[in-house]
Amino acid sequence: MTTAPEQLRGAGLRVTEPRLAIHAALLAHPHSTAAALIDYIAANASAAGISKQGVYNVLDDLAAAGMVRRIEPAGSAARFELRVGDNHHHLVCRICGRTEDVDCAVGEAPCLVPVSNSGFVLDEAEVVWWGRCADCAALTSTLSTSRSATPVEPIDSSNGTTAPTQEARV
Amino acid sequence: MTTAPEQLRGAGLRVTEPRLAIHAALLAHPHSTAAALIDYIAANASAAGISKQGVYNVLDDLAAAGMVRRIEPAGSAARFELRVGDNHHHLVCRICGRTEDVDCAVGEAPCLVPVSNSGFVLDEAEVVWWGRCADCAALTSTLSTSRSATPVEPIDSSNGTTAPTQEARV
DNA sequence: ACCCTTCCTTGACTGAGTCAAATGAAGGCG
DNA sequence: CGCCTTCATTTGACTCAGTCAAGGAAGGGT
Repeated sequence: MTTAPEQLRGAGLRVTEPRLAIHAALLAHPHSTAAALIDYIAANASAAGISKQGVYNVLDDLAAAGMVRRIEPAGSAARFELRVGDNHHHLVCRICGRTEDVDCAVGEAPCLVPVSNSGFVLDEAEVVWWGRCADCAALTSTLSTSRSATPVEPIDSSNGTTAPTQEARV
Repeated sequence: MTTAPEQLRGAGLRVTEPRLAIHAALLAHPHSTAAALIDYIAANASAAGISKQGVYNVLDDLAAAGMVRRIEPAGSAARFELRVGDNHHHLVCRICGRTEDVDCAVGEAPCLVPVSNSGFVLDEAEVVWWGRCADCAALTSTLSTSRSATPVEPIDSSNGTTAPTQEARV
């Protein structure tokens, strides 16, 4: 695993404090939104004072350099993560927005191939599973599945999943 | 196939001109954004004068009644379609936003099951294939795959796909 | 035909993200 | 070591999609 400064230089980008701070913040809090990153960095002195625009610029740069992956679940602001290039997928909680990784058994993109592609030249297959996380399911077990229960902004860090081999029909 | 007024009444909703107009607009232009629907309806006299808020309300109501499905591809405003309950998926063009349906061979949701679900209670598997539509691929065949080429707002009506049986690895 | 409930309109507002111009720092070159 | 060019960042205004809240209009059961 190469270090963040090495990765930056390798991509022809300068090594700056905002970039390192955002990289570190994403390491600590995968699946954070841009707003959550701004808050987190403001609270952790090192590079406090970085501007909103700065965060967006850095995220764009890191994404363009392939160091960061941007995911945009419906109904949520964009989220960012450092796991890149392994074509994994996500579980998203409809209620609190918690996002967790699910490994891709094959590891090549696109790992799902539609039979009819209508002339599209495909470059990625994105899979999102929607549901309720364990906590929200426990809280709402007897209530409706309504998409609009008081949502929380979780800077969550839970992450681990297994790497199963699996076969599924689409 | 039941008619729109029947479906509305069946869902306990009143049959109003805005609802019928939006239903008709979606029939003519699947995968339209709310903004596109507003423009289209304003141009087609029947229910011209419907307000922006009215369109959002109607779309929410129809979605709650299960008459309309809302899809929210990353980087685009929400889109709406009348195909509902068949758990089909989508191809989306990164360049112009064109969206097309891909049938689901199994027809039950969720049709993809992650082996590790981290305690999530799942209710939907969403699959989106990203790429370039035939037109955009032709225009940009020698250029970069940049996500930000002058985007067009297509009120497109292309729709047809086949219904294959398919097996894919996730 | 009446009246109650549901629906629609108006207009202000929020939140996420973008644009553009000016300032500031990184790091290659002499 | 220090300059200078180029790349980064800040600032602040702005856009776009969508929401909120309150008042007025219309559907449809009686």
